[in-house]
Amino acid sequence: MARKVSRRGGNIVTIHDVARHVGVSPMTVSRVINGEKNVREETRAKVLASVEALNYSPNLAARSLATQDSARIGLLYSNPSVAFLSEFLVGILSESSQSGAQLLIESCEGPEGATAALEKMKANGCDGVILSPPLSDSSRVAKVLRDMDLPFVGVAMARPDPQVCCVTIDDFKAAFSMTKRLIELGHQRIGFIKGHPNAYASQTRFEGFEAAMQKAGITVDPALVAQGYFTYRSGFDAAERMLNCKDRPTAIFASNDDMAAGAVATVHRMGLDVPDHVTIVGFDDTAMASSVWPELTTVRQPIADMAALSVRLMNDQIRAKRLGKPFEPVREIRDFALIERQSSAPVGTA
Amino acid sequence: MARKVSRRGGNIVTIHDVARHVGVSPMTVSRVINGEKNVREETRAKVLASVEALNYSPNLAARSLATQDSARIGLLYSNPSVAFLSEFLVGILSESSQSGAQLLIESCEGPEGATAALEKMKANGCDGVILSPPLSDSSRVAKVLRDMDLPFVGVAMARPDPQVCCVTIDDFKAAFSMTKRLIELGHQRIGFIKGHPNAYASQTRFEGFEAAMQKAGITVDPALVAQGYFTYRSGFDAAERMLNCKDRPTAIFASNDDMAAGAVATVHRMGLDVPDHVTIVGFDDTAMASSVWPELTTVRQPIADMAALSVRLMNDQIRAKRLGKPFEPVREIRDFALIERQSSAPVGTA
DNA sequence: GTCTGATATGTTAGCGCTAACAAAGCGGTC
DNA sequence: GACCGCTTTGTTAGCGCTAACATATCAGAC
Repeated sequence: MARKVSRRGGNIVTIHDVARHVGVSPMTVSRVINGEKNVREETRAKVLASVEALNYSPNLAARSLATQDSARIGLLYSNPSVAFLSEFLVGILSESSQSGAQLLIESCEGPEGATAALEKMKANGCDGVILSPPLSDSSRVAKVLRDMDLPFVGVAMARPDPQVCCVTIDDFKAAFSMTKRLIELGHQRIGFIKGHPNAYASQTRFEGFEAAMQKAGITVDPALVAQGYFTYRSGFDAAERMLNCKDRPTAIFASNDDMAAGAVATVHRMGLDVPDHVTIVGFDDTAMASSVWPELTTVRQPIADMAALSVRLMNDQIRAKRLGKPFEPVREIRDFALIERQSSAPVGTA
Repeated sequence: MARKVSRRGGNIVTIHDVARHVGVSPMTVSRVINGEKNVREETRAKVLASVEALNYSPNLAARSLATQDSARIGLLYSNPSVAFLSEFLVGILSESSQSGAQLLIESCEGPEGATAALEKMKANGCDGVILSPPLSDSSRVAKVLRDMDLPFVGVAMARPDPQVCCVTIDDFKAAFSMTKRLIELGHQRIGFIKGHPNAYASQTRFEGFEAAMQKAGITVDPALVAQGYFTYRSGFDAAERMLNCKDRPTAIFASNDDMAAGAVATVHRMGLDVPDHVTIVGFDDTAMASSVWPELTTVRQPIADMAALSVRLMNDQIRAKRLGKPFEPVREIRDFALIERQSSAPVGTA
C-alpha cells in the first residue's frame, strides 16, 4: 500500500478507469480505442459503452509518448492570401488535433526567406514541413528541404512534380469548366485576366480557358487577354483596357478573386452594371469573393480538406521515414467546385 | 544487461543524452531547461552548451504527461472575418506550440449554434475555450460556458465585462484617435458609418468618434451618421446617401474595412476620387484594407499577439482550476495602431 | 485426447519528462 | 565542533498509454 504521493491531477478519466469499469485489462481497452481487430464483438461493445458512460477521452500526450510517433509538423507560409491561410489553418488544425501532431508555424518573405525559417524549424525538432502556396511551387524551397533531409508536402501546387508529395486541384480543368459555363450562358466575347507570370497556376488556368474556347469553336481575341498580377489594382487596370475596346467583352474571367473584384470596380466606375452589362467571374473563392457586391461567381478549392489531407500524408511520410521504409510521393487531386453567385448572368440581360 | 527491446525511435536526443554529455543528472538538465533558479551559473552554462551542441529539444508530449498540465484548448469561431481568423490562428499556433497545448477547433453559426459546438468540445475533453469575436461578446455563450463549468477567454471583446477574462484593444480610444487624425488633416464634415447594431463594438466605436468631434468643437451632423451592418453592401449604400447630401462630407469613417471598401466603390461610381475628393478610412486592418485600391487607412489590432496572450491566460486559468485555486479574471488591453495608407489625405487636395 | 493454428486477452516494461523527496555541500553562528 | 538554514544536486517513482511478449481460449483435425 501507500504510494507516496499521487500526482494525479484529479478527476481525469484514464484507460484504467474504463478497464476497471468493464472488468478487462487496460490493454483491451486500448485495442478497442484504436480500432484493432482481434477483439470479441461483445467485449468491444462493452468497452465502448463504458467509454461513453465515463466520458473517457484518451490522453494524446501519453499516446504519442508511448507510440513514439509524435510528429512535429512545420507549417510554412509566405505572402498569404489571408483568406486562403485561414481555411488552410482550420483544416490543418482539425486534422492534427486528431492525430496529436504538434505544429510549428513560421512565415517567410518569399522563397528566399524560406531557408532561415526552415533551419529554425529543424532546430526545433521538426519532422516534416507542409508548404502552402506559393512556396509549394518553389523548386528552390524544395531543394532546400531535400538538402536538409526533411520530408514535405505541398498544398495547392500548380506545377505537377512527380517527385513531390502534394494535394491540389486540377487548375486546368477548373478554368476549363468555368469557361465552359460562361459559354453556356451565351457569352462569346470573353476577356481573360492572367495571373502573375511567375506563378505556374497562371499559365495552367489560361491554358484551361483557351482549351474551352477552342473546343467551342470561339477564337480568343488577343485584345481580350490581359496580363495581371493577382492584385486588385491589376484587375482594375486590365478590365479598363478591355472595356474600352470597340467591341467590348460581355464577360471577364479573372484568374483570381482580387482581380475580379478590381474588374467589378472598373465596370461600376464606367457606369455599367454587373452582371447586367458585364459578367465577371473569379477564381479561388477567397473572402473577397463574398465580400464585394455583387458577390463573385468563382471557382472554389476545398482548401480545408486539402490541408487536412496534407497532414495525413505528412504523418505517413514521417512514419515511413522513422521505420526506414521508402515513401512513394503521392499526388492527390481534389475536386473543385463552381460557385455561382450574383456576378454572372446570361448574356444580354440588359 | 539486456533490456528486451528498445522502443526508442532512433536518433532522438533526450534529456538523458544531454545529462550524460554534461556529467550531471537528468533532473539538473530539466531544471535548466525550465529556467528554474537554484542552479549554479556554471552548471547552467555547461548544460545550455550541451543542449546547443546536441541539438536537443524537449519532447512536449513527455513533458505534459509528466506535469499533468496538458491543456486541451478549444477554439470557437463563427462568422469569421477570414482575415481576422487567419491572424488569430497564427497567434494561437505560435504560442501553443511552445506551451504544448492541444487545440480543438470548432465553428458555429452564431451564438445559437455555440451550445452544440461547446458540448462537442467538452465531450472531447476540452479544458477551456478561447472565443473569437463576435462570440466573445455574446452573453449567451458566456452563460453556456459558465453552466458547463468551462473556463474561457474572450479575444477582442468590445464590451467590458469584469467577470470575463479577455484580451482587447480600447475601441473607444482607437475610434477617438482615428477621428482626431482626420480632424488634424483638416476634415470637418466627417461622415460615420456605424457597424451592426447588435455588436457592442459598433456602439463603442461611435462613441469614440463623437467624443473626438466634440472635443474639437465640431457638431456631428445627423445626416452624416449612417447605420451600417459591417457588410460591403451596407457601406456602399450608406456612403451613397451621405455623398448625395447638399453639403457632402470630405471624409468618411467606416466602422470596419468591408464597409470602407464599399464606400470607396460608391465614390468611384460617382466619378469622384479617393482620397482627392473624399477621404475614406476603415477599422480592423483586415485583408480587405490592403486588397482594394487605394489601400485603406485603418485601425489595426495586434490580433496575433492578442491571440497568443489569450492562450497564456487560458493556460493559467486551467492550471488554477486544476489546483483548485481561484482565478481572478484579467482584462488585458493591448495597443492598437493607426495605419495610414493611400485612402486618406488632407482636406481639399483636389 | 492431444496437437495445431488461429483468435482473444493479459502482463510487463518503458516512452521522456518532472514532482516530491532525499541528500549533499556550504557558510555562518553560538 | 555541533548545529542551523540555505542552496545545489541527485534519486525514485509515476504521468497515461501501448509495443512486445506471454498466456489463455477455442475450433477443428487427426
